Amino acid sequence: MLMTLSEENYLKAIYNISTKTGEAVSTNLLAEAMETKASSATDMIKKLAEKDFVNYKKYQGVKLTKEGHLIAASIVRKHRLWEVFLVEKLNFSWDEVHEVAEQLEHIKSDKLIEELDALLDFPRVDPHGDPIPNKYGEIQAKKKVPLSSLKVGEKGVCVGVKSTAKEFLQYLDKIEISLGIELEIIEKEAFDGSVIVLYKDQQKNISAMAAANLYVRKT
Amino acid sequence: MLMTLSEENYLKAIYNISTKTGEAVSTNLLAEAMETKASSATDMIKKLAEKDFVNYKKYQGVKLTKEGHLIAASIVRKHRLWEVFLVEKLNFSWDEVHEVAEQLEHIKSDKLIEELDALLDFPRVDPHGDPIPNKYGEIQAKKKVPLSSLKVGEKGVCVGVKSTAKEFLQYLDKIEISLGIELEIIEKEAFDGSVIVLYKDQQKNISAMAAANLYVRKT
DNA sequence: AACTATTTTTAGATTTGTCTAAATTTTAAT
DNA sequence: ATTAAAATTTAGACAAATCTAAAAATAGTT
Repeated sequence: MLMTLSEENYLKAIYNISTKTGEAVSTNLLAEAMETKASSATDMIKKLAEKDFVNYKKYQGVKLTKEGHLIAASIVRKHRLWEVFLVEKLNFSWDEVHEVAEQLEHIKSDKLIEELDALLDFPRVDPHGDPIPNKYGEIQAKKKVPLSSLKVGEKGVCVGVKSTAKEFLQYLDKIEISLGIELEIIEKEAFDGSVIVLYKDQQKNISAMAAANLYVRKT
Repeated sequence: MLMTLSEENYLKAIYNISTKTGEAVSTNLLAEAMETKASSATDMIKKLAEKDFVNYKKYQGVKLTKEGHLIAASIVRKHRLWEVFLVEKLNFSWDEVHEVAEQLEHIKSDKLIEELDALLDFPRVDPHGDPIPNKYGEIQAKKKVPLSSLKVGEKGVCVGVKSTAKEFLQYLDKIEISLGIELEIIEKEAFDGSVIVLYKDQQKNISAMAAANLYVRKT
C-alpha cells in the first residue's frame, strides 16, 4: 500500500486522538493536531476515505477502518520502538527522542522493525510509558493510570508524568522516584487525598497533586 | 539549511558520480542516476545552483561547491553508517541494506548520527568496503584497490567485490574468502597473472580473474 | 566548414498538499 | 422555532517536482 508521508501522519494523528477520546475525530481537532487548516484536513480526509483507511460522512468526523487502524498502529509501533532504541542504545534522554522518532517512524522495512524489536528485547512500553502495539496493531500493556487512582494494597510501576513542570520533575527526583520504580499503596489520607507509598523499602508520603500527575501501570 | 528529500538525493548523486569520474557531472548522467528525465535534472540543477550548492554553467554540467560537497558527504556518511548498523546490529546481509539505508540517510539529527557512530565503534568503511566520510566530509580510509594491484609482500583487507556474479561469490566462499579477511601476497605468477596469498595460516592460489575482481584496502 | 546526431534547455501541463475566502451545515441559545 | 455562532466544506489559487514536446546548443564526422 503506497502511503505518502502526509497520509501517514494524518492517520497517526487520527489514531492518537481517537484512542484518547474514543469517538469520531472532528476535522478541527485533526487540523489542530496536524498544525494546519481545517480545509486541508478535509482534503486529506477525502483522500483517506477514498482509499478506505477511514470512514467519513460529511460534517460527522472520521473513524479509522480496520485497515487504517492497522497502518496507524504500525506507525505508532515504529515511533515507540525507535524511541526505546534512542534511549537504550544511543544515550538520548526521554525528552529528546520525539522529534527524531517522528522521522524514523516513516522508514519502510518489515525486517528492520522486527529486528529492532528483537535488539531491544521486545519492549512493551516506550520511554514515556506509552504502550507499543504489536505487529498486528494490538496493545498488550495495560493502560497507564494516575497513581491517585490506585487503591490501598495495589502496586504499580512508574511509567510517566502528566505535568512536565520543572518543579514537579525536581520534586520527583528529590523523593527518589524515577521511571521504572515499583510502588505499593500503603494508605490513602481521606482528608487531603495524599497517599503513603512503599518503595525502595521506605514509606513516603506523596501529595494528592503529585499523585494525580504521576502515571503508573498496575502490576 | 532546509533541504528537500529530492535536493538531498540529487546532491548525493552528483557526489557519487563526481567521485568516480572526477569531472563535472553532465545533465544526462545525473538524470540517469536519478531515474528521471534530463529536463527534470535541469530544473533541479537550477535550484541547487540558486542555493549555491553547485556551480553551474549552461550546457557545461555541474560541480559541487564546498557547501554542496559537505552536505552530500554528510548524506553519504549517514547512508554508510546506517549500513554498518543494519549489518552489525540487525542481522542484515550486506546485499539487503541499500534500500533501507536510502531512507535512513535522510533522518536529520546530529546527535543521532554521532551516537550511532560511537555505538558502531567509529567504523571507517561500510559493509561494501566503501569509505565513510567523517563529520567534516573528509575520507580517511585508503582507497580500495583490486587484489591484483598489490605487490609481493604487501598486505590488504578484503573490502568488496567488483563482479557480483553468483559463481564468483560462490567461488570466494569455497576458498573461504570473506569480507574483513587479511591477505598477504606471497608470490605472483608472471605467466598467468595468478597470485599466491597467505591467509588463515594457509597459502592459496587465486586466479588473475578473481584477483582483479576482489577489492582490498592496503594495510 | 557544414551537417547531423546528441545533449541540454525551455515552455507549458500535471499532481500533491497546502492555503484563503466564501458558502454551507450543524450546534447552541434564546 | 429562529437565529447567531461555530464547525465544516467548497472553490479557486499556489509552490514543488515532475513530465512531454519543442527549441537551442554542442559535439562529431566527413
